Amino acid sequence: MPGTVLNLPEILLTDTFSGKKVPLATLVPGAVGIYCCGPTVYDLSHVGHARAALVPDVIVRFLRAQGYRVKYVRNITDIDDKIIARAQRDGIAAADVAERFAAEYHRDLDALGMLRPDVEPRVSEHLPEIVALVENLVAKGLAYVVGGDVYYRVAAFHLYGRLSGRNRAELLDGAGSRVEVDERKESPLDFALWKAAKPGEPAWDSPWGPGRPGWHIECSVMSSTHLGTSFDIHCGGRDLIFPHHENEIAQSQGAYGEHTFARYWVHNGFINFAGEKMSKSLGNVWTIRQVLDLYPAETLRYFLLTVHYRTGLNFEIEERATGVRFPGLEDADDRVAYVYETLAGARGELGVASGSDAAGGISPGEVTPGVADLAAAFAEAMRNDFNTPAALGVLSKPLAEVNGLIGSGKGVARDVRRRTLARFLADLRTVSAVLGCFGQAPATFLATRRDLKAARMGLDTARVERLVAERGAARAARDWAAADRLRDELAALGVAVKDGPAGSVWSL
RNA sequence: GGCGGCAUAGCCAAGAGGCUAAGGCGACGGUCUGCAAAACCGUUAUCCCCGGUUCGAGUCCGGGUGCCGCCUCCA
Repeated sequence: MPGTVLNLPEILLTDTFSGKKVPLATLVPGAVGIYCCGPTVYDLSHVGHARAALVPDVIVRFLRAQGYRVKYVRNITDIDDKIIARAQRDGIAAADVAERFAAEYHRDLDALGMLRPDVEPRVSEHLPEIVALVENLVAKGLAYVVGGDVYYRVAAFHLYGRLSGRNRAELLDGAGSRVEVDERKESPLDFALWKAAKPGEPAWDSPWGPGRPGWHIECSVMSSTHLGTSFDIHCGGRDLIFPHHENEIAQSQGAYGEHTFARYWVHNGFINFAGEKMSKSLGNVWTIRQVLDLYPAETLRYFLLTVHYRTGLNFEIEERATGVRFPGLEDADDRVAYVYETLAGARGELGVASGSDAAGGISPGEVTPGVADLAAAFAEAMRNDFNTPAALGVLSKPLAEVNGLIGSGKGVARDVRRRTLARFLADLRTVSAVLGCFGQAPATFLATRRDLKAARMGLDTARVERLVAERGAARAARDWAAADRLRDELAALGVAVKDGPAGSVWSL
């Protein structure tokens, strides 16, 4: 809107390129373009992929909540050596492999409550643009043709290495020591823009003969096609800094000029198992699906948000005779349940129907201090480099206050109490819009959680119900000894019983 | 070998030089309870080591030590 004064609060983010935490100044005030390196679809996605998708997801959600107009682009790499290898192994077409695992990817991310990107381009839909960019680079002397292959001439791009903090001499030093060097390349640092097809491989026509794009060129093309040759934020895993993102910069800036391409680089840290990076070669990969068979999706989501996105996240595992256990997820699960219990309590107190929150009629006036600060403190934490662990910390005080009000509310005026609960419910909706947590009907989450937990524990729910009923009878007869014995029996099964005025309920 | 990152309480984890170092888990004490559980209240750290810059450093600089990542496909 021309002429409109935009008064958006300052947002800080850590930019890998400058290595600093800097204020976000977008190309177009009030608007943000984000590109995220998506998956190569040749297998089920693992927890690391979930994190890589979650980081931009939360950034996009938050920026929108702050009033930005966001265009979110995340690609799907559907042409790749690994896809071809899988297709050959399974004896099906590469395109079918890609199609299948792209669908699986969506299924997993949808389960985790991730927003679909506004545009989800695929390499296979951008061949003409890719060929054009490669031709452009060849014309500029930044690429050369060898047989049916085209390579980027790294020596011709003087800015090479800026993102990853390397220079060409250092790189040359290391190069070749670990990998065989293709003799036909002018330099070991040169990378493929276009690869000639071998017999039986999928191929597209090009001026250099049938072949397919190299890995890096696709992101240069898809980002500029959908966001322009300059855009705001580029996301991806830390491991992509070199060479993938370095090469993207070489391609894009080589073609469009030094001050083009991504203005901010946001890289997420890894997920580790027992202190080591999760990777297929180490055989310690957990797919999203494996985890979601054991824990609610929201629990995994919450767990991933308990650590700042740039930091490594330890995913501890305890292997037991009865099965695997993830202590970190266990804690997250309890915490999410605590939030939902509180939400349920606040709703019950206000007589809010389970379908609607109906907290619409919050009158202005006093609320308890923690709840009063909730929304502002949450936004402030998020503005500081999308600090989700700090933002989650902000919830503790209000949660405790609200539970206090639900418990007795002694000493708090009735109108303050109702207003506080209503405000809390309203603010939690804002929180859930940003984090993608705490947005379900409490009963739904709690039931899902209990079922999964019972399954994990191999619990016989019918037996539990029977014991609880027996104990209820004992309590009614004031036979405390029998009641306590039954409670111990339940406790041994991992079941906790709570006695309330309305009777006993059990939980895990 | 080169480059990058990290080191905060028993454990997990925030903290872009300055009020009493967030928060969670656990532990301990208390309120509530038939006793419990849940919930609530309270207690629980001087930031790996050495040196420097500064009126002032967990936060900046230099040097150690120890982890991790990247340099090959990789979120």
